[in-house]
Amino acid sequence: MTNEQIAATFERIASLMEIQGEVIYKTLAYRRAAETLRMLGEDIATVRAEGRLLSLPGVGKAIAEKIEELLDTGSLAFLERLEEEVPPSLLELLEVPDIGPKKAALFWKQAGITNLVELSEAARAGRLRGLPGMGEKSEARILAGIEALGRRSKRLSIHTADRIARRWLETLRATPGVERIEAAGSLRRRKSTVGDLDFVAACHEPAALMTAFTSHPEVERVLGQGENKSSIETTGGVNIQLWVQPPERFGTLLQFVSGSKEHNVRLRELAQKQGLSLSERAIQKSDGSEMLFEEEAGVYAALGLAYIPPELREDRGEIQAALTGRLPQLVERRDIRAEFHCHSTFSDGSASIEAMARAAVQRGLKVLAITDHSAGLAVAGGLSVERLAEQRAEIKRVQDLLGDQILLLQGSEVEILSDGSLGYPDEVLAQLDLVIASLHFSLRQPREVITARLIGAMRNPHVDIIGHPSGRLLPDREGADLDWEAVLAAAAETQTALEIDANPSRLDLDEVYARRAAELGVLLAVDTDAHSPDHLDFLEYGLGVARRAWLEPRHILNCRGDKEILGWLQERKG
DNA sequence: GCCGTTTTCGGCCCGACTGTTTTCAGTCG
Repeated sequence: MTNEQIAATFERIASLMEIQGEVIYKTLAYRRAAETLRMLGEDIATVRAEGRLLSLPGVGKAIAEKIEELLDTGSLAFLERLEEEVPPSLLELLEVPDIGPKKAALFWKQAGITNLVELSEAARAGRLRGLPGMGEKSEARILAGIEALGRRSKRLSIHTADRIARRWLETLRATPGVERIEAAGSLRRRKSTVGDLDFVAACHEPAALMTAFTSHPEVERVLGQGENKSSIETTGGVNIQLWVQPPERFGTLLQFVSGSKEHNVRLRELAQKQGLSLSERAIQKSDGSEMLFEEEAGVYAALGLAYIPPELREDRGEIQAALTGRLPQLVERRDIRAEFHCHSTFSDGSASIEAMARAAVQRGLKVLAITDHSAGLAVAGGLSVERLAEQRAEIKRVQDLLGDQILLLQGSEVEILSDGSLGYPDEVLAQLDLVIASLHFSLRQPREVITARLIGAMRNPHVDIIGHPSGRLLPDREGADLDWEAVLAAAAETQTALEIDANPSRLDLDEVYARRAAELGVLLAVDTDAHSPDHLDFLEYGLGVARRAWLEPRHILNCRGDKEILGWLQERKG
């Protein structure tokens, strides 16, 4: 079983136990372990084989034994018993807003409802309103919630979420009394995909802002409206929540709504140990007096912590690091001096080499590699060897035009063909300044085959970077089923850089493997894979992944100067 | 079920909002 499968099993156990009415802390323990598995970056089977299970956060004796049983047998007697006691189809009910474990248990035990269809029928027939704690409004709310499931958008790409947020914030910012308003939540933490949007505002007249929010023309329905917090569903099926506090409490509010939930729980535990109580309104001392924070940084400082950038707030060790002064010096936009992956009209890009180069200069880049597709990818206009020569001439022309404003490299995004060979023969690759090797098709090959295909490319001495290593497409298409440990080990051994493709529909490597790669001494390249000048601005999303992976400039090839980069490439050519 | 610069046992974040309640439970983030 994979890490993800075991994590999903633990989530399932947690939810079933909750419905069963088990103490909440047991279920939390299973969820914590699931999160640990998802963020691991190495194969859980390896961790087990090396006897390190108990060293994982949130894994104790009971959960370690269950991991072992799952690895050994592929099943779990404990879960099978649980599923005999609690019908697993009840988990469907938890998808409905306003239905949690208590309601699910109520519907099951007192109305015999075990799945979503039965729930829907019961609500329509008015059979829910008689149950304890239920009334007509609750029944209607649940019916509306079931209908909303069909409308609900999938997780949004960060780019889409950004655009929606910007549009809304612009409107809301114009409301009288609004001093500050911005996006928080997972969008601010720069997660690769975003579920709901969360906005926070500093405002003296919250009522006016709340009205502006809930009466916005794009509102499909209002899910809740209070003094400090409202939430709506948009016509596009996206849920947005708006939180409001007066300006003097904006710091704690922004901190709280930025999350993650797990980070906040740790932070509040830390506050408690110091005799303080942290909430979205203030830090309260034991004598009842409040400390207010207009700025978020003050909250961390008051708890004795260095400022933790939002991208790190996932309860992955950042609070301990902040306590001991060991937070990473995260890579920033201004550290990036090179772009190694872009396309021009020579293949499937929409702009000329000159236009791309000028756009790169505008953005302050000092090195740009033009990496059009190679032969072997006909759909993307892959270049023949003859066209490659024409392209070299054009790159030289533009280089002469731009002089020392930028260093242009002739590269290629070379296809790794299904049999593992590359789109150009070695003598052609040898003439290029830089070679990215990428997978675009036959991604569903069995693990051993596709892993060998990728590692084979790394072993070619001309290949410098592996482009978008997994081939995933967000939000839906999963990447290749790679043996990541073998891939990362090969990258470390051959000193091949792995790309973090910044295109918001890729973001590949993901943050988990990017962090693991850096730990193993693998060099990362943050590239936009731009097919037009404005795509160069996707860089911010790639940096989001890099920062969430705790990367510093020293981990990233693009942070080096032109001479260093040329030196690195030269060295590789031997 | 996990965990320990107050603990190997006794803790485990905090508040807003809703709907059902006459003071609170459930859900959510």
